[in-house]
Amino acid sequence: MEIFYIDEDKHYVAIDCIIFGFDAGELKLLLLKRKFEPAKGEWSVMGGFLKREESLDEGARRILLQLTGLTDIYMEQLQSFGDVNRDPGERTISIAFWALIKVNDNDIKLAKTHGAQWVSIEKIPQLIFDHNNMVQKGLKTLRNKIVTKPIGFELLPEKFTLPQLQSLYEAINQEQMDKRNFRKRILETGLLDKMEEKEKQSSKKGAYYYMFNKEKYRLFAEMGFHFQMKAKKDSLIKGNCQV
Amino acid sequence: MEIFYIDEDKHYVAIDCIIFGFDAGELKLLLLKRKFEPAKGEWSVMGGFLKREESLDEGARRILLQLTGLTDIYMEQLQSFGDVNRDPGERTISIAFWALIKVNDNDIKLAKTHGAQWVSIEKIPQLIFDHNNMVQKGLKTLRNKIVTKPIGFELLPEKFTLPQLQSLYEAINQEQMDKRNFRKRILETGLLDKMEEKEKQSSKKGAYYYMFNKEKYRLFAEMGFHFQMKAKKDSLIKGNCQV
DNA sequence: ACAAAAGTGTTGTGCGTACACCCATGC
DNA sequence: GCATGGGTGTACGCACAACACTTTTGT
Repeated sequence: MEIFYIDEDKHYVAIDCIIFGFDAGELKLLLLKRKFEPAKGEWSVMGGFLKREESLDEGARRILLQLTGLTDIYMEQLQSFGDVNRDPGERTISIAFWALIKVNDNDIKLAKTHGAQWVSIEKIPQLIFDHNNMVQKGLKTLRNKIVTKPIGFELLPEKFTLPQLQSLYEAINQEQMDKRNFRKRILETGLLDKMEEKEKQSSKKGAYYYMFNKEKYRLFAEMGFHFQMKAKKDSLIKGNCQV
Repeated sequence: MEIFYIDEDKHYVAIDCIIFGFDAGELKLLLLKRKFEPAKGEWSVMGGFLKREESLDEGARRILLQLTGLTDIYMEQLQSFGDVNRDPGERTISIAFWALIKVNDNDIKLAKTHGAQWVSIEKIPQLIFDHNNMVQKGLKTLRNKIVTKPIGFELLPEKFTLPQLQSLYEAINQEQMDKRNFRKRILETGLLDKMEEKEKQSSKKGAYYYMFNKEKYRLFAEMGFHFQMKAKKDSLIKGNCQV
């Protein structure tokens, strides 16, 4: 090989992952302190360089695995970022991905060894390079996506309650919804199977657990879906998310 | 420079442009025959290699300029394609863009010198590499985008008639719409200014020209917009687009 | 005079939002 | 027994789809 394009420039290609999680009623981002120069010690999203023998998706999965130890992560390509001076070290093109993980899945043991932390999206610090842009874009994409694909479940444990699910939607959209309307509409999709068991930590009465129905889920993921609700009258959540 | 990442792999990065146009009631794609190896002589979208000193957007604009001679083109990043063997010549990552052109703008003189041709999206040939995938994805993105941003105008000449505009929407979505509903809804956006002049080629009666209102356009482009209509009862356009 | 395309209003209904009270339990 | 969060049904309004006839003018 190596015969066709010898006169063309070659570039470093990085992969950066915007990793979302949901915990304690808040949408969070997995951030870490960069461990090499340039910008060592500053906050960033997880990233790495693309290797010669891996595809973009494979690269992203490798990086997610390194950080979380998880192999089965919902992940999509976000966008490429390629301003000439975006990385002060050297000209590097970054292909950003976004991913959704279940925070409690394994407590992200590896994340700790990497010095990673979950940070509420309402308190994102200054990040290196153009990572704040990436996060912004990722958030926007997540908000759009959740309307047409029932991906909320990727952020929740296998069993969850309706109040939890609603608070997830509220956290993502930064607005409150009407309880009755939310329950009615989400249930009539047929996407949820009610369990007999109740969750009793967060209330005396207890809320029924639900699981999502995998066949319906797959169906909607392919065929399309539409779940969008207006915010409750005059109630945007205070302190709008500032990335 | 050149001090930080010396152990990492470098890659060829290509930029490929899915260029849409609208003419004679059909949505078209600007395709050309590849002029160098590998795959010389086969159909492809317009592309080129990213240079060291240009950003992704700059690269895409350079390539669009080369092919069309136009500098002011509506353009967005689509997605990156990076399978290891997608280019049989050498491992190359492609960052795809999509663009909208007014076909009659200057008759795309340069396009001809490049051996480019407008091809109806219903008759896309076999393209090299993963270019058919790119086109597929571009089409999907265009269809989604036109719901939330009034970009249809980027495909039409400065002055256009309502029947033309409707046929554009129909060509993009491959479905027919109700004339009365279409006119009513598009007019009540305030996006269109009626001219006094009529277009008289395509009918005896003649249809009034309209221009789009640039302020409203900018407003919608930022603030958001929503224009979607169900297809006319039982009338998908025959011969669904096969990419 | 007729063919061919442009232009024009009204009605019904389904979806989505607003809204308030009872229930179960732990303390 | 009371405080806390979970669970439930209805009514109204609006946005959207359905639908058919008249107008203009070139030939």
